Amino acid sequence: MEYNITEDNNKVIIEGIRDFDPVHIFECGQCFRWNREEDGSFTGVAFERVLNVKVENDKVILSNTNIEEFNNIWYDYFDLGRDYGKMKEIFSQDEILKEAVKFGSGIRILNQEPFEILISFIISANNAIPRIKSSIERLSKRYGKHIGEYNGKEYYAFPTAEALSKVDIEELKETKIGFRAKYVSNAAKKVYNEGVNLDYIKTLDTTHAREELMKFQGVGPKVSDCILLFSMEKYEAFPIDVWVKRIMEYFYLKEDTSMNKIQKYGEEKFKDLAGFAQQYLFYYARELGIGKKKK
DNA sequence: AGACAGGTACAAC
DNA sequence: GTTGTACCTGTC
Repeated sequence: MEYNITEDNNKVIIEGIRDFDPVHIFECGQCFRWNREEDGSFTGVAFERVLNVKVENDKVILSNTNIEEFNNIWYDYFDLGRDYGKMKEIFSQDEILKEAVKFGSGIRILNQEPFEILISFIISANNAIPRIKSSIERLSKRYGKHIGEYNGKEYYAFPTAEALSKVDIEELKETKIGFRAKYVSNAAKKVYNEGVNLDYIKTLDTTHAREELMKFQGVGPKVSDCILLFSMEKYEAFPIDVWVKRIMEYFYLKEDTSMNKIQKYGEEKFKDLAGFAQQYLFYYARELGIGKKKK
């Protein structure tokens, strides 16, 4: 995609960008380390850097960075090479997706770091977003590298596999991850001590990569598909959480459809774009509470 | 008080 | 293969 990129005083300004809304991007459930500031911008940590993202009119302003970092990191991180408009046209042939796309029009799927996503989504199992976020912040503060101060706050990188592999399980539980502590510890040890290589798994096709990821304890069908989609560029992955299950049953299938059937249905219907469809549907369902049983 | 929240492991059929 | 249940923790 062609954008007009300019650098100015520790900022990178992107003009002419479409399909980019920080609220949609950072609150659609794919990431846990971005927080909204008082001015409506978002500040977050990725690749051992602190970044602030703000939209003004048709400009996206990335603060605390420069052109070199933009080219090396943020362009891919924000998936700026992809034409979301074209994809949204395809999705709009489906009446349900058309509404979901309208609702989450500025969603983009981030290209995040595999180890961070592996651990983060292990922690996400049967958990709630605010608690997942606070646990990950505690983990980063205790075991991650201090990467500096921005706007009066201190920031820490997500811990490495090496760092986490050396923490014992009881101590890990102080980050309030509960029964998932043993899975986190085990995953870190596999990556650091046992030579399990996430970058290699990323090179496999979706089916084989999923098989390898499911060998981690605490990684089942849903978590593995999140890792594939959010950190391994496997856009045919179709993670089914409670919200996706609800909206698929509500609009496309009938109640009490098994996970396997929903998975098959989604993959066959949306094919190589299943991951994007899932993300629009998830955000739409969760924000509107679609399919949630009323009390 | 008790259910519930971005599922998974494990056992039982 | 498919189904049922326990599970850390904090908030409603």
